[in-house]
Amino acid sequence: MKLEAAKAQFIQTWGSLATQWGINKTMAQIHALLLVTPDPISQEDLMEELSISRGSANMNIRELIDWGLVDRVIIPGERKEFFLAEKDIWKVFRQIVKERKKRELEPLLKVLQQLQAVEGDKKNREAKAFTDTIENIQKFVGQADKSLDSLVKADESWFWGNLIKLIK
Amino acid sequence: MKLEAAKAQFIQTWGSLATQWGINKTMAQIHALLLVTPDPISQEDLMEELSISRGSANMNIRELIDWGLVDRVIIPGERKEFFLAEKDIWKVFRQIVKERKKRELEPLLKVLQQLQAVEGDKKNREAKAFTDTIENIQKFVGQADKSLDSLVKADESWFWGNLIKLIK
DNA sequence: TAAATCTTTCAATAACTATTGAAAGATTAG
DNA sequence: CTAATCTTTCAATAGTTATTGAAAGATTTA
Repeated sequence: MKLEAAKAQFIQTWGSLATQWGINKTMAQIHALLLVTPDPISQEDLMEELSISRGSANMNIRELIDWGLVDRVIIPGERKEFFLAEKDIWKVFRQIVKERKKRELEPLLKVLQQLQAVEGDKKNREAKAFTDTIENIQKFVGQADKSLDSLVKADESWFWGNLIKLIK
Repeated sequence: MKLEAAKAQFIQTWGSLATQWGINKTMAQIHALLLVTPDPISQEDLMEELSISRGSANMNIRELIDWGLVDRVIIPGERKEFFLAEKDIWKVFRQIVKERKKRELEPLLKVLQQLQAVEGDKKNREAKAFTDTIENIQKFVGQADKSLDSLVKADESWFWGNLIKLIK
């Protein structure tokens, strides 16, 4: 397989994967291209290589920077900005976990806490089922939140090493 | 907070959470309602409670059954079908992990393997960066795949217990 | 300061995804 | 067998999300 074809397939695979996870396809494709390119790329070049518009490129690059997955890079002598992705997948993963945790898990925990305050007629079958399920979910999410917190701080080889021991 | 209001908020929260994860909102809302309801519910009642059409209800219930999160239940003496959700969140989580692993991780692994076969001019900076990143991702995904395999088989209290030890 | 170059915005539009509901298909009861 | 009840399908439609590109805004250079 030729390099260009392989790149194209990777970009397309990464994009459709992202779609299934509620992530903008173009954003993922820009990320994919940056992941497999050693040097910083300009917005102009990203637009060209992925056949996307100026607006879309700008917006999605910004989003990637927001997520902490891509950095702006200044190249001496160049007027325009260049972009470079973090290549270490463990770091990428940690960063995504960190962001999703902050954006989703923590707000969810707050809602679940509020929902515990439902007027509890303990004899009511309906009310009991509700509070039971919410409590169950709350414990689960709380536990996951704590665990992911540690994961975010963890070193890769250490993490996998121990995880393998744990689950074997 | 009244039970009905709490239910409504849970259903709405679950639905918008799902949207962020590339999951159909209505499907998640049906799931949410079934999660907090102790007894099986008919399609008619789901339609009523969530204000959704016959077609949508039918399709999304089927999808939930496909995912292994909801069961069809026959109630003696009743003509129509009823539906019941698995309430144990650990089981729900395991089932989702199992399905997504099968649907997404495994196909991704296959693609990554193919991409390793890129024509490798080792002196070419571009080619080197590509194969390095792909290899990196492949190792990561392979490791995750194995780990999730074990998670799917794991018992909840055992899993959390050990995980806590691991990450402390 | 003015011109050139680059970045950002945003309203219009396109692309995609989900929902509806009527009709056809099944199944059960009598 | 026929009617009644329940389930599934699917083309039309609505709703949502993403993209475009021209124009405005910034920044740098000379």
